[in-house]
Amino acid sequence: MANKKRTTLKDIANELNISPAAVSKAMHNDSRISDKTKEAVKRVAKELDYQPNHLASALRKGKSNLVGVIVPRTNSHFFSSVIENMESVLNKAGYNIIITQSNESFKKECKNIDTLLYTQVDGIIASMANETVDLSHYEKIKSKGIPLILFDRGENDLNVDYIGIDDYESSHMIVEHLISKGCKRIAHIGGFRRTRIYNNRIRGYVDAIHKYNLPHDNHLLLESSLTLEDGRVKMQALLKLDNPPDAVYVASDYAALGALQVLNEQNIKVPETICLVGFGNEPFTSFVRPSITTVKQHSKQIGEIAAETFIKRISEDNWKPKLDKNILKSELIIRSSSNK
Amino acid sequence: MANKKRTTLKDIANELNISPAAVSKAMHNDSRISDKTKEAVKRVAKELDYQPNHLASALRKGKSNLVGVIVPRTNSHFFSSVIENMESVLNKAGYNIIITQSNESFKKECKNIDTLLYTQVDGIIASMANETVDLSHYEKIKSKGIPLILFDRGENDLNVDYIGIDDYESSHMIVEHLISKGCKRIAHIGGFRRTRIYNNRIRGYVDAIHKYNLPHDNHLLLESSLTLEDGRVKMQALLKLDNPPDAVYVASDYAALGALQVLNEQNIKVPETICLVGFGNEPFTSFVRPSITTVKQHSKQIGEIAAETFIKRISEDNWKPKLDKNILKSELIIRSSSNK
DNA sequence: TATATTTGCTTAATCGATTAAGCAAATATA
DNA sequence: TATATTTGCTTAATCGATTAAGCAAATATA
Repeated sequence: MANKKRTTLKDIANELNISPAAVSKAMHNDSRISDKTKEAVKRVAKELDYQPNHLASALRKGKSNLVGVIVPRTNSHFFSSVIENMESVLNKAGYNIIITQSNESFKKECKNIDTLLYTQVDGIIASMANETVDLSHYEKIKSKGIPLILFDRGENDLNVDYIGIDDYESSHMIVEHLISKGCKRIAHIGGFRRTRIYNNRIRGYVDAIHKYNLPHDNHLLLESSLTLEDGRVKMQALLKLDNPPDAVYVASDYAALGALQVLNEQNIKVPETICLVGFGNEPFTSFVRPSITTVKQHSKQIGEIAAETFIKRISEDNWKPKLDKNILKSELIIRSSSNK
Repeated sequence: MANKKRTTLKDIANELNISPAAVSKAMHNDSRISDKTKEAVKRVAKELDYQPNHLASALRKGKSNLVGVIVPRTNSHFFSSVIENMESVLNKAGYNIIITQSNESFKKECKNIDTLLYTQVDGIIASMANETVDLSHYEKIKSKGIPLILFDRGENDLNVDYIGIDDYESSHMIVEHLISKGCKRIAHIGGFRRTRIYNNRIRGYVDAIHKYNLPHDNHLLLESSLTLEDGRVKMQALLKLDNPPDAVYVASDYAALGALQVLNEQNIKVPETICLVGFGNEPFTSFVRPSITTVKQHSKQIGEIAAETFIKRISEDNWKPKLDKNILKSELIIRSSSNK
């Protein structure tokens, strides 16, 4: 089966003996085209199975109606849910999305940005890879003059719209919860400080520890890549301390799961001996044994607000320097792993 | 910051007092352009931060170098891994991918196909939604004359290239494994028969049961949406039977997890009282207690072969009626839930 | 030295859809 | 009835990149 020649506006125009311009206007319900012509055009368009050529109209209009999305990975419930809700809002406004994943790699992230810009997206909504420190690729998006919106993994220095939860406050909430359960030596397996959200979680943890006059022991604060595997490694390190913690707050559910595996393997009672708290409310936190206390990040709102912010920016005639920083309140989901 | 005017070939041409055609050729290293001009063009292109306009070149060349991907959902390890490996192969061949998810909805899947065709992708690689029965949207892709490749969730009727595992044989393998563990009443929580892979798994299960002269009890074979929640419901139904099974083979890991939850809640020993087997090797199967025996689907190969098949099809001058049906052998991962 | 070939470009058309400008016919208003 | 306005189209240019065709100058070959 050879490639069928696709139907163009010109084909419809020839069929009806009118100009392609009239056909274009009829398809868009221009008020200067008669109802009779509109009907005829739409009838013939259907007959010939006309599909508009997006490339041509995007090129002419200078607008692709595509929004690029970059996430560290799609196989996390949080990102998948953000995308789903974002897409729903954008679809209603006539935009389609292109999803790309960086796999937490800086190089891949740069490549994704290039691909999206090359595809002429009208804007980019992104969450940064763990590895990303150099921001020049993001500056490139800004210099193109198209909206850039960051969520969850953002960067203050970039000066763009941002949607995320209050990580500093979330850490406070967790530490207070653990104190209320009688914990006295609270450890934190955090992410790398260079990533803003992890830095905020670490700051929140440290400040809360001080606020409630708990021992501030440097051995209790570890920086991690937050993979399941590294969660195991860091938990093992904590257990080897002369004076191990009675509670561990892990900055990601995956690493918390690794920590839980180690605790289970070593027959350490959770929560009786050590309380465990994760972050992100990944589905598995509710079905492992014991179920893991964690923080819900409101992925629905984050996705929706990100989409709405994009729409707002794209509709503005002149780029306003005022930015939105949407900091949502998170929610602590208390489960067995800290409920003693 | 107003939208900066983007640099075009014409800008470079004006700068060097040559024609845009010469610039275009220089950028593509045409042999009929002198090295001196090529160097000058590339220098100026860099100076002016030239980025080719994909829309224009794609429109002119009638080729977008984009491949559309449709998956039921991205937040499953299987699909995410298939995409990752597919992308890696396609990137090397100069293609970029656009990921869309149907969320198992037929309507959303149709919309995704429209979006991808509208974006002028050069081909589509898809795995069908559970809901999909009507195939007219897929026929639409075929009628455009662009390659369509299905993986995992395919359809014989469509007559397109397909990559997946041998589901029929996998069921045999599972039943044989359970028999070797001494199981005598093996139940199957399967997917809907209308989906080919689930139909094959059911057929494999039924044939294996007959082959080994096990009791063929209609109550032991259930059709399910295979969500975690429905896995719970179906497991509860099986436990209410007068003569409950001593092994349950579930056609998806998520539903198997729901089944496991019910078994744990009712203090039924797994594997001692009832053996459990899932399908798909989702990461959580290894870290729940007990860990779940499951089937590995070789997502890496599926992704790579799908990409290579696309490249093969797109490079063919004339569309050949001969199709590739790649049926890979699956692998049984034996874990605690069936290892008595 | 005369002709053929190669080199290095330019010109002009094209991919489809859109839109500013404009024109004739139909209709409305004075 | 004479002029103004509206209606319903057409014409032609445009968005950038690409490419077939072609031409003049440079170089190779007889």
